[in-house]
Amino acid sequence: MNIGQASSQSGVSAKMIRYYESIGLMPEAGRSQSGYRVYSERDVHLLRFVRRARDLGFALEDIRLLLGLWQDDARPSAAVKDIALKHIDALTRKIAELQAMKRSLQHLAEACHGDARPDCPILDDLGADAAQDNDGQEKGGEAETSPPQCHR
Amino acid sequence: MNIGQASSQSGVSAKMIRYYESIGLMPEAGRSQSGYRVYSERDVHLLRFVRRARDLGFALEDIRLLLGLWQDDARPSAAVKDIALKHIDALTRKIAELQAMKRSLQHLAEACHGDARPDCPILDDLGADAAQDNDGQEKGGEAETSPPQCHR
DNA sequence: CTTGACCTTCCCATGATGGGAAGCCCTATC
DNA sequence: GATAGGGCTTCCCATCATGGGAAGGTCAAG
Repeated sequence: MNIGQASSQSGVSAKMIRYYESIGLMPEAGRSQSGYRVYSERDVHLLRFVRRARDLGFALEDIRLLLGLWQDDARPSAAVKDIALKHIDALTRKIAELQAMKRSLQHLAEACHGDARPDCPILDDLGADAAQDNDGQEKGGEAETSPPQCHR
Repeated sequence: MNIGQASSQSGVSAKMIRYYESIGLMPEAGRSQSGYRVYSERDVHLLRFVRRARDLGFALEDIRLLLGLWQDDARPSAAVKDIALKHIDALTRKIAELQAMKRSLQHLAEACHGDARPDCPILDDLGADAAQDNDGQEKGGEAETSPPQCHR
């Protein structure tokens, strides 16, 4: 089958299929006489594997490893689990980071009346002097914008 | 002061300060006779504003708007709040997406014994045929990898 | 034989950031 | 005054995964 078929059957865009081939994530596809890439069911299976791993947020380099393990009948499942746990860890950290942003922003947004008047706690916070006196303002609480990091 | 001072006082790298200038987010800095960029306290204040907004996850284009509003004494606070709420929404969606990944992955990882044996539910799931019979496997439950999206 | 859908390669863009090279400038020390 | 080292300048490249689009070849149906 051609790349278009492989794409619609795997859910991976043709553009990405070519890209995966170019970086060696996928084996080089066979070619028809006219130069068209030719794919087998097996290739589609591979592409679906990649697609799902991407859906789980794995980086392509991780997927490269996972593909290797997948095709290695003697792999220790510990190797796979290790990659998965590391990724879970990264996801956990990222989620916490975004939640911290969201929390801070929600506090600010709640304090902003959001009407035609110009005074706005959101801008006040962003523009606060934040000089040396990180003490006189235990009003809002929580994590204003960047509390513990003094100057990275 | 020079860019190095402005950088350490604002927490924005010199590289980024130049970049912000190049995309018009920051006004063009004045220059010394020798061509060095020269910054005032006011510039540092601006940079800190940008830094904080970045810490809250705002995109530079949002920050451009926020800066405009910040410097407009007649802004309606609703305009600011609108930007903030939209961003909170985006954060919410992103968090949900990552949490879904994490949940799926955790199910799989829990089922994987992670030892020297080769059988691994994680790889099994990634490599599952997922053909037409999305029905015979109500074992894991939840959202395996990509349940509702058939083929985007 | 033409048309339209499909394929090819190649280049460019995204968003925010860092790395590094080549070269100029400034200051402190010898 | 010369030299060293640290700071500054611009310019180019890389990241990560993806999409857009141009220019041109191919194939199948009419």
